[in-house]
Amino acid sequence: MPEIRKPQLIKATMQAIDSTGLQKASVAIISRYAGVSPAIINHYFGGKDGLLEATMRSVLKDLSDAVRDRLGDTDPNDVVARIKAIVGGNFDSSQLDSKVVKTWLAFWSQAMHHHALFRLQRVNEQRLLSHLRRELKRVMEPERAQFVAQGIAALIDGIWLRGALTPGGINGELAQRIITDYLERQLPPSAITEHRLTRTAR
Amino acid sequence: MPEIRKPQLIKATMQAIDSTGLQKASVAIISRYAGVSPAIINHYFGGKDGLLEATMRSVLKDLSDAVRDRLGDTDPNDVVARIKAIVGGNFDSSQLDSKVVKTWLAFWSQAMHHHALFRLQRVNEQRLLSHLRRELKRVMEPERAQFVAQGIAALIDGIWLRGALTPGGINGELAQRIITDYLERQLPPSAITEHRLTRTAR
DNA sequence: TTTTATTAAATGACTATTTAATTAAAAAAG
DNA sequence: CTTTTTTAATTAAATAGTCATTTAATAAAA
Repeated sequence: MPEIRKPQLIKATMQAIDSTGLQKASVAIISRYAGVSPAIINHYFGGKDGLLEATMRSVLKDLSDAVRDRLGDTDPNDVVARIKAIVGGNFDSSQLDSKVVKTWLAFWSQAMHHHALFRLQRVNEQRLLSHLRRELKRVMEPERAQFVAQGIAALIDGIWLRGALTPGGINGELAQRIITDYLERQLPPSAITEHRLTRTAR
Repeated sequence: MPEIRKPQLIKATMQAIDSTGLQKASVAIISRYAGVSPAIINHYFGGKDGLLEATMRSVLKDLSDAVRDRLGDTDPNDVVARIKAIVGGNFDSSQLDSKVVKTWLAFWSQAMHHHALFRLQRVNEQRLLSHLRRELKRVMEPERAQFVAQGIAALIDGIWLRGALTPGGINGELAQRIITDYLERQLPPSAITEHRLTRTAR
C-alpha cells in the first residue's frame, strides 16, 4: 500500500502557496494542483488544517535532514567545520527553492495564530540554537556561547528573511561568508589554533 | 473635515491581525473593531487591498520616524552612535508591540504575492541598508562597508523575526548588545579611537 | 441644494467539509 | 485459481457559511 497521495498533496500545497500565497491556497486550488478531488484532502489529512500541519512538518524535516547530513560528514572535534555545516544546511539548495522559501515564510506568520504550527516552529528554532550552543561551548564559556549562538541564529534567519524579499532570491554563498566572518571574529585565538591543529592532525 | 476614519480603520486592521491573523481579518471583522459598517472601507480605501496597503504604509512610516528621530539626536560625526541610533530605532518600543510585530510579519509574507506591498517592503529594506552603509563608509572601505551593513541588517531582521516567535516577545536590550558587539568587532581600531575622541571632544 | 458620510441589505463568488455513490483493490471463501 | 465479500480510495454533488463589493437609501454637512 504505497501512500502516494500524502506527499503528492504536500507538494501541491507548496506549489499553491508559491504561486498564489497561503491566503488563496484553498483546498480547491491545492487539489487541482494535485489533480485530485478536494474531498481527498479530508480523507488523508482530516481537513485543511491537517494538510497545512503536515506540510510544515515536511519542510521542517527537510531542513533538519540537510543539517544532519552535513554534520555527519564533519570531524566531531572540528568545531568550526561543524558550525559551518549547520549554517550550510540552513542554506542548502533545497532550502533556497522559491516554493520552500514562500512556504516557510507563510507558516512563520501563520504560526502566531495556530497553536500546532507555533509549537513546531518553536521546536525548530530552539534546535538551531541548541546545535550552535553545543559546538560553541567547546571553545568558549557557556554564557558567551549562548550569546554567540543567538548571533549566528539571528544572522541565518535574517539573511534568509531578507533574501526572501529580494528578486534574485537568497545568495547562499554570501550568507556563508557573512556568518563565517562573524564566527571567526568571535572565536578566541586559542580556538582557531586548536581547530587548525585538529584538522592538520587528521 | 477631520479625517478620523482612516487612522481608525488602520488601527482596527492591526487589532484584527493581532487577534486573529491576516488570514481571518475580513472587512467584516475589521469594521467591527472600528465600530463602523464594512462598506465604509470601500468608501475610504477603495477596497480591502487599499486598506491593507495603507496599513503597511503606516507601519513603515512609524519605523522610519523612530529611526529618523534617533538619528536627529546624535552627533553627525559619531559613526558608532549613529549606527546605534539606527538599531535602536528598529527596536524602539513602538516596534515591539505585539500588534505591530504581527502586522509586520503578516505583511512580510503577504508581500511576495502583492506587487504594491512588495515594492513598499523592498524600499524599506533598501533604506535600512543604505543608512547603515552611509555611516560605515566613513570608517572602512566601501566594499567592506556594504558587507558589514548586510550583516547588521540581517542581525536586526533576524533577531526581530526570532523574537516574534518567542512567547516573551522581542528583547530589545539583548538585540542592542548582540549588534553592538558585532559592530565593535568589525570596526578597525582607528575608527574606535576616532569615535572616542570625537565624543570626548564634545 | 449639492455634496459627503454612512449604512443595511443584496449579490454572486468562493469557502471547507459532509454525504452518498462509485470504482478499485484486498481478503476470504469456495 | 475463481469467486465472493469486505474494505479502501475516490469523486460529484450538496450544504451551510463567509467573503468582498455594490446598490440604493438615508442622514449629515457644506
